[in-house]
Amino acid sequence: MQHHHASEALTKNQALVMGALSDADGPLSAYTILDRLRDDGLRAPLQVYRALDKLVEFGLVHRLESLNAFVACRHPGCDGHQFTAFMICDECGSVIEIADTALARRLTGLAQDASFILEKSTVELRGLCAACSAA
Amino acid sequence: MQHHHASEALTKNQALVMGALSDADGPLSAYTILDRLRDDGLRAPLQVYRALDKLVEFGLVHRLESLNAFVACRHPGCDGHQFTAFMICDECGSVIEIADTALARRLTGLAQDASFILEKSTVELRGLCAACSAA
DNA sequence: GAGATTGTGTAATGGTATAACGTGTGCGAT
DNA sequence: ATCGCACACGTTATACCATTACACAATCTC
Repeated sequence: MQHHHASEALTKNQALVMGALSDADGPLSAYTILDRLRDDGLRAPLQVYRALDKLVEFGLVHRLESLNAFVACRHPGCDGHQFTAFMICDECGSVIEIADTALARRLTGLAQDASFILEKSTVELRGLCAACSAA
Repeated sequence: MQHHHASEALTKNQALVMGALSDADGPLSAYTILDRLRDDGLRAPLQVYRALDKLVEFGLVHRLESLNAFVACRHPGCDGHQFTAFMICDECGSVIEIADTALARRLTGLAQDASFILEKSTVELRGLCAACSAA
């Protein structure tokens, strides 16, 4: 790493993993990412997981808990990154990323009511996307 | 099974798993449940997973996606079971189960706006519970 | 330039979940 | 009554997800 605050400057492995996720049009598991990057020199799961940890920390990637998979953030740099919600189509696997202020307020409100210090929220809606439910 | 519609009548394995979860005061992983039920005759993960699938289907148990673990529902029989939210303390592991109408409305509203057919929602808030944040 | 920090590479392991068999039992329809 | 179906059960093997532990290199700090 050359810089202190230039978190945009990714290391080699981070850039590779970010590239794989950006190229994909849906979520990828860590092992799928690994498979796609074997030709680029990645050999072990840990190399992928370490890169993913950092990318999530940077706000460039989201982890989808209900899929054990990862997606590139659709609007990186956005605030409210920690309150992002997802709609995941069980039919086609597409993922829609949502940043909703009212939802975020309700979640923080619920936490406050319970004197709960909220660090991170996971909101994942499963069902059928518009395209698949029309078909 | 003796009855058709008596979904309250659990099979042997289902009752064992339900008992283990009820006895615990927090979430348990499937493998932890298995360990606790070895003396009762359970030998393989699949026996536990099959029982868990049914218990979740019956609305007696919730799966916590961000923990890969399961908890007994605190208010079984409640409606809105599919919109339950959870606050999970990263310090002590305690889980608070929340049924909030406003939250449920917001989630269904978001889904409708996107023409998304909502089947199930996962809402898990991570942070520090009141007791742990006070300490 | 010694020490702290961070990224990297590799091997081994641990934890989570399902596939693919086959068996047994209760129950309704013929 | 018995055949067929649906469903729970049992076992083995395997697939999939994630981390621990150790060693090395580059960089930043003082």
